[in-house]
Amino acid sequence: MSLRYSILGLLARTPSTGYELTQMFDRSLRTSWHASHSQIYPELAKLEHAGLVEVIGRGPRRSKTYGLTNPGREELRRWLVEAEPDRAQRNESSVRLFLTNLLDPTDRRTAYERDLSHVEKELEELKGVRRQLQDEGGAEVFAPQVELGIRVDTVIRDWLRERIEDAAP
Amino acid sequence: MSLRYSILGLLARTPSTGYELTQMFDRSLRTSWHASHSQIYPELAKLEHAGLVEVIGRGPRRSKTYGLTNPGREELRRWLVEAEPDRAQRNESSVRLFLTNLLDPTDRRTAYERDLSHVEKELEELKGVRRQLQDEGGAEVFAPQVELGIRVDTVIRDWLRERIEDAAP
DNA sequence: AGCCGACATGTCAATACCGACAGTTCATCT
DNA sequence: AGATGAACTGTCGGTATTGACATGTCGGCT
Repeated sequence: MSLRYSILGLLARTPSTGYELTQMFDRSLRTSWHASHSQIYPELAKLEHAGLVEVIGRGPRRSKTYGLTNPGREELRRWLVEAEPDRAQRNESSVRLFLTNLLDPTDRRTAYERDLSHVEKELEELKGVRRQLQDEGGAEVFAPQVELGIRVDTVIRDWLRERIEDAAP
Repeated sequence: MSLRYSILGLLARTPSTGYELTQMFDRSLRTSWHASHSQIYPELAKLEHAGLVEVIGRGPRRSKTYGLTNPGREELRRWLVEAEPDRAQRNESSVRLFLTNLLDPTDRRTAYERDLSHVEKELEELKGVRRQLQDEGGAEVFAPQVELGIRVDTVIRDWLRERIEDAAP
């Protein structure tokens, strides 16, 4: 169900085309939920059929801009407030972090270092986003979420550094 | 592919039955990857067919204990070290955290408080696990992973508390 | 005019995943 | 002896997800 509500959530913020939604999934939502355009377009069609979204404009290249309908807005609210959250996770990186210390010390170090450089890169990107939000000065709704991402990544980065140091002679 | 390698990883630690694997997914791996028995049994059959695991013992109630074969061990190592990690996530809680501040202040507070009490509970559980590992005194392989879980949950807990305080008058 | 790359939308077959249904086996309690 | 419940393994239909294929549009560069 998360795909459906992620789309409703993004549209609640700004009406968008399928293409723009795909980009937002890649950028903002990539640490929460991944989806590609081959899922997004069919889901938009279903949502339109269900009356939760509607086409509110057409642009160049046949693009259609979707917006939330009132039932859509209510459905999103209902899900966020009333529905029982599903806490199940599916996170390959986390599986790797978990299993990596089954490896012998050399391989383990290689794996941790690869993860570390990835986290460091991601952390830089997030800090870039934060800086950008500060410069804009506007009341960006998702600023706290960016902050959370930074804190979580920092914790993971430090943990990885400890793992690597522990392995050192 | 993560299901497959999660199973190989758990079996690398201890030979287990499908039932035991199901429990381990619920306990140790629940913050990384979720899987239910209806996925695990068929996957074990596939892995056996592929020669990556084998039945190394039979117990009461028709139970079969699976262990890794050498090709299985190599395949796990290959995946952990050489395969390109897939960083995509699927985490409904995270989607909720992201979308919750689209709600009006009252609903938002309700949602954050529900999440907070869940995280606090989970944190207590993890600390219980850590205490248990310390008491055992043995060199438990996954102790650092438990520590990481505690740190990440702590960061999320504090962030939620800030959100709730910000909302207060 | 021709070409390229980003924009934009879609479909389809294969695989992954979920929840419900279903059955057997053993230990313990009454 | 019968009931109960936890241990244990499986299957199945429906939905979700992926990756590849397919098609066309528009702006800018040469």
